[in-house]
Formats: sequence, C-alpha cells, structure tokens
Amino acid sequence: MKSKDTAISPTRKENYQDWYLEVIKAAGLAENSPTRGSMIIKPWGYSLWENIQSVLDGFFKETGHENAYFPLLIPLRFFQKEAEHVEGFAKECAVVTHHKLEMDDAGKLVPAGPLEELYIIRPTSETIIGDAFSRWVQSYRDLPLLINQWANVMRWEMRPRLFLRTAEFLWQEGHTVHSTSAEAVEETLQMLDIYEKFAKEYLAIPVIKGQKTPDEKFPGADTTYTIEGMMQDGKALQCGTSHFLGQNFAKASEIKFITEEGREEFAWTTSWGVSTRLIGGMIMTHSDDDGLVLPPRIAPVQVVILPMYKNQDDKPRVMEYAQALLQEINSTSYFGGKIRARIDTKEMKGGDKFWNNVKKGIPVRIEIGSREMDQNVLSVGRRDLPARDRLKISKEEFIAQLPQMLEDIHQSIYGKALANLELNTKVIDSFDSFVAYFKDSENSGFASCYGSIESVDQEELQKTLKDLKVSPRCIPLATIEDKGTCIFTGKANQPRIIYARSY
RNA sequence: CGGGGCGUAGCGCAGUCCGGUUAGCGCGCCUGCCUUGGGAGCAGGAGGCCGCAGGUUCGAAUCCCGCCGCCCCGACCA
Repeated sequence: MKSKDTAISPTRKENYQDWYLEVIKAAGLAENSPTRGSMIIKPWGYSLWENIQSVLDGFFKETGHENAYFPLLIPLRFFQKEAEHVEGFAKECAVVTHHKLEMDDAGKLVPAGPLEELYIIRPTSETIIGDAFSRWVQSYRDLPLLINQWANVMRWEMRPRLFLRTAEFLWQEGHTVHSTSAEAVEETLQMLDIYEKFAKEYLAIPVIKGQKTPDEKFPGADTTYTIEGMMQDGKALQCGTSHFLGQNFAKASEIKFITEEGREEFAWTTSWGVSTRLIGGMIMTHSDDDGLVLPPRIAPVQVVILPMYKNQDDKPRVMEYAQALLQEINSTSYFGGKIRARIDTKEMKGGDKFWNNVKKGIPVRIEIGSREMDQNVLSVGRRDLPARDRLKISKEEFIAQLPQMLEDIHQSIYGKALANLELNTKVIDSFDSFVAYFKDSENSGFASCYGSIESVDQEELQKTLKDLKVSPRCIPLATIEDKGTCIFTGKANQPRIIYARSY
C-alpha cells in the first residue's frame, strides 16, 4: 500500500462524523452489532471502561458509597409513579410483555405467555431502587444511605452513535437518601466534583461544571448539575450528570423516615451517573488524523515495545532485549500505579506494526531493533507528537524519564483540549451577535451570554434555537454570581448561560 | 417516526437503469519465493444463499412488494 499522509481517512476537517467512526474502527474499540442501536465493545474499548470503572469505584468508596445491584426489569407500575419522570422516559422504553416463545404453524418462533405484570427494561433505576429504599429507610439512623450500581440500561434511541448514544449502554448510577435537603444538595455537588476531577485528571478532558436549565434537566429532578466538555468540532458533550431529586421520588416511592424528634418525614434523594459515553468524549477530545490518542492515566497500555527484526535469526536477540526492557519498565511507577507496558509480539511488518499501535492510541511507543541495540539507545515516539518523530535516548535515561514523559503527555493533551475550549468560547452581548455567532460557522463552539430561565419558554426564541440547532448547555457554577441583562428577554439580573450545539 | 442515500468475500467497491455464460476488482487473509526500520515485490490459493422473506419470469444481484439494518437530515436523548 502507498503511504498515506494520515492514518485515518477522512480527516477531522474533511468529515468529522466519519472520522470519529473510523478512529473507533481503526483502534478496534467497538463495532455495530446485529442488535439495532447496540454496540459490541471490543477488548480494547472494554479495557478503557474497566479502567474508568476501577478509578471511579475507588472514588465512590472513598466517599462512603457501597455497590449493590437491582433488577434489569422494572415493573411498569413502579415506573408510573413519578409523572415528570414518565414524561421524560416513556418514549424510549423497551417493554417486556411475554415470558416464552412458541413455534407457530409455519415453524417460526413467536412470543407466547403474555405477562399479567408488564415490565420495562430500565432506562434508569430511580423507581425500582426507590421502592427498595422505602423499605430500607425507617429512621434517621438509616441515613444517609449511599448506594451505587454498575449496570447496563436501555433507552430506545432514534439515532444511535457508537459510544455517544447507543440503545443499550453501560454506566454507573448512584442513588442516595438524606434526611435534609442541604445534605442532599451537598452530596449532589460532591459527586459533580468527583466527575469533574475524574474528567480532568484521568481523561484529560476539561469540563465546565454547571447547572442545567429547567428544560434540560433530568425528568423528575429539582436540579440537574452537569459537566460539559467541548469536542474538537466545537460541539458540547454532556459528560456526566448529578441530580438533586428533592422529595419527588421520595414521595413517589414513599421513602419516609422518623426524625430524632419523632416526626415522620419524606427523605431527600439524589442520583448521579456517567456512562460509556465518556469513552466517546475521550475519543472526540484527543484523537487526531492518525487515530486514537489515549490519556496516559486511563490507557490500558501506557508503553508499547515494538520489536523490529530483520529476520528470524535476529529475532531472539531483539526479543530478549525487549523482555528485559519490559521488566525494567514494569518496575517503574506513574500516578500511583505500576506503569502498564507490553510487547507487541504479533508477527507483522515493521511499518504495519508501527501504525497499528499509533492508531490504538498508546501514549508511548518504543522501537527496538539491532540499530538501537548496537547504539545502546531506544527510539521513542509520543502519541501527542507527530507519529514520525522519534527521540533517540539511552535506555537508562528513558527509564528515568518515563513517568515524567507520561505526565507531559497528559498535560499536553489536556492543554490542547483546554485551549480548544477557551478559544472557542465567546462572550456574547446581544441577540443579533448570538445569531450571527452560530450562523457563521457549523463549528462555532460555546456562546456565553446572560440569559433568563424564562427565556426558554419563549416560543420565538425556541424556534431560533431550534433553527440554529443550539441549546442551553448549562449555567456555569464558576460564573453564577455574574449577573446581567438577558439578551433574549431584557430581564435584568440574570446569570450567564452557555449555549452550544451538542451531541 | 418522516425525508434522502446505501446493503454484493473480513474491509472498500464495480455490476443493478436495459434480467441471460462460471458474479468481478482493490485491500486484507493463507502458501511459497524474495525482502525486511517505516504501511514492499512476484507467483499461487482460499473465501459469496448478491441484507432477509415473498412475488413476476424459462431464467433474478438486476424487475415488483414487504421487512431488517447502516449512514445523512429532521423530531428525541446520557
């Protein structure tokens, strides 16, 4: 094959959507399955999820949460209890109506045994967990109740996209119960902080912490908080949400407790979640026209050794050297863990092997062959730098510098993402410039402007936003005290709202 | 769920309008030779219910009907 300018085609500039799908394919992260809207997560993609799980699970446990598991199927009557919740999710619920299959006359399997009690496949678990909580919570002594579940959920999406929006997806959902409103709000914000920390420190994704406007909040929540990231095409991606549910679900599920004073009161609940969408966000934030770029702290393999040998006679010597190098790397640490390294032993031509590992996004590549061995150096490539650049460095120096190199890569890709976010966030002062900002470009980015909650109910504004495909993403917590005149309604003393196109 | 495009080998496609030998091509895969540090070359080989199911016909990848899936644009969303 002729050598190409970029390993991925089309490039981001040529067609961002197709580029995204190609990156996933080339890295072997996931593929479509025979089941509509549901993806097959391949080992390389799943190992990313495993790392996400293990880090977050640690954070959850450090903050006193325990894992539990609730059923996949939720009795329809439970789901019915919270009106707003129903309105939000009813349209995308898969329903289980039968409990067996029978062969018809034509020899085809058909559903039989209709269920008396219908079930939905959980789109989220507030209702069935709430039912359990109503029994678990009796007294103020049972509170707070801090539960998390790792699970799959299903939302029958009209337009699925790998990782970003699939009918079935993997996530964690935290569900907590508190005796006071203030404590529940505190929990909601604590978990939002954990998500922000995780996004920044592990996925190297800069995010804006904010509050959702009423039209964008979780159905049934009093307040929804979000972390919003900006992809390389300027679109927003909601990377995680944390909800203060008030007493809505407590009332729907009868979660009541006896206070110290002996009064019976409804409890206050929260829920919060992140999903496999994070993987999509990570891909879109960092990857380039040569494929996936993995943040070092979450990469399943942080360093890959590529043995290059001219012939089978040369192989033992190179492999032996590679093994020894692997041992040395494995005995070094980065960010609180042993450095994860492996040798790519696949029998492949040098060039193929090289580009495969580029496309997999492995942060550091080491090529060793007789050339390096004779000179007693390593050829080292960093995934955040052009693929063809190599650093010649002695083994000793490399081992000594490796932790810092991984750290540099993390900082470098985070820095690039942050620059993208900052460069493409514009302060907008008027309705006209708001419209112009989004009309001028498909890849506008974020508009930060004073907006009122009421403005979302204005029909004319609704239409304008719809035409521009723009929606309010959040009211950033960082600027929540910064008040001004709403550019849509003229109402004074309103907070800044981030508007953007989104995934 | 509406509008548009598309389903042919693992991947990317031609052939479909206008039905007619044995369904092709490139990449990949296997074998051998030759190569070997930047996605090599030559030779040989394997691999297809032409998305699924009906229909029209002597004959269907090709025409008609239905269904399923994928991509794009709307409506909806983590």
